[in-house]
Amino acid sequence: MKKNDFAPASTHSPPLSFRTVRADDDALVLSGVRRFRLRDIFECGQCFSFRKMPDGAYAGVARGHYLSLRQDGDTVVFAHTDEQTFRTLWYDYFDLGFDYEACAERFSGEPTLKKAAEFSKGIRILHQDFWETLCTFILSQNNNIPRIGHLVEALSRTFGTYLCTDGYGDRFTFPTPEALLEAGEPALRALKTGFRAGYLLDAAEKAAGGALNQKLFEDPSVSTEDALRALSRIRGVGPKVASCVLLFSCRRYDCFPVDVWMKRVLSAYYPGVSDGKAFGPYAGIAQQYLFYYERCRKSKMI
DNA sequence: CGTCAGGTCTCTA
DNA sequence: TAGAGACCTGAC
Repeated sequence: MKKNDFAPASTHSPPLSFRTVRADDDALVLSGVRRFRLRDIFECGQCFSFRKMPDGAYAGVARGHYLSLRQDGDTVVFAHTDEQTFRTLWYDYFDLGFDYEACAERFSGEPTLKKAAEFSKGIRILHQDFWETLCTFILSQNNNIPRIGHLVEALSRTFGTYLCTDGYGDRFTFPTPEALLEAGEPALRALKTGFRAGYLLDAAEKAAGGALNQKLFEDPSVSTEDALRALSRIRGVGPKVASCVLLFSCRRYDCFPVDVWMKRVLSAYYPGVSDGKAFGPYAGIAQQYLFYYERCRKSKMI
């Protein structure tokens, strides 16, 4: 039996909210996991590269690696991966070093947020690939959620690299900027990306030119304001898309994407509030709690 | 069948 | 500086 031998990758606060009870070459089992629920993580709208399988597991590709996960209560099985990859990739990807318990505590003083945080308590803000997240949220504009997933998958299947095959089908990595540039606009439109094709190509040009380095956008010495401004120079990237990219791929918890759902929440519960400043340095997490709560409520999942 | 979707761009006053 | 349309496409 192993116990808590993973050093936190960042400055986030220990103690870890899980312990490993078994690790072998193919799977790794975490038990005692707190504030971690696969459904909340993957259905809250931050990620489109993992899907629920017929058997209830979630499977997908992130940063070039395949993973399938299954959860039963506070036990989570990371399958088709190994301990080394868990340490270097998944621990960071799932933000396992961040204390969501303490974060939610900060929100407990306000009734609406407290209720939303309780409902959404399994959410973790993923540390996703910058380029893929950028493309995903460019595709999200004036579009519906099922279709965004289909477009991401079509792009991967057509211009990405084959990785493996599972019960769902063949799995591919998300295409590189160069691959999209080589494909060209007609080919992107053929996949039904519509008017967003030109936006993807503008982003691809800037990325291939080296202007969209993820590390730079994550650099704490770069202000969030500057990072947002830099992203907004990409055609088709406005405040909402830029905020999503920085929150979901750059660990900028202060970013507060305001979409139609959040506008509804703000006008109903926080009249006069139009941005995340009132919610503090973890406004982005508050946003996800409120967003997910509101969307589930509307679709009668609650 | 229309309507509209986790927005952004463009054009107008 | 603000407000209206347009925009690809297909879920619903």
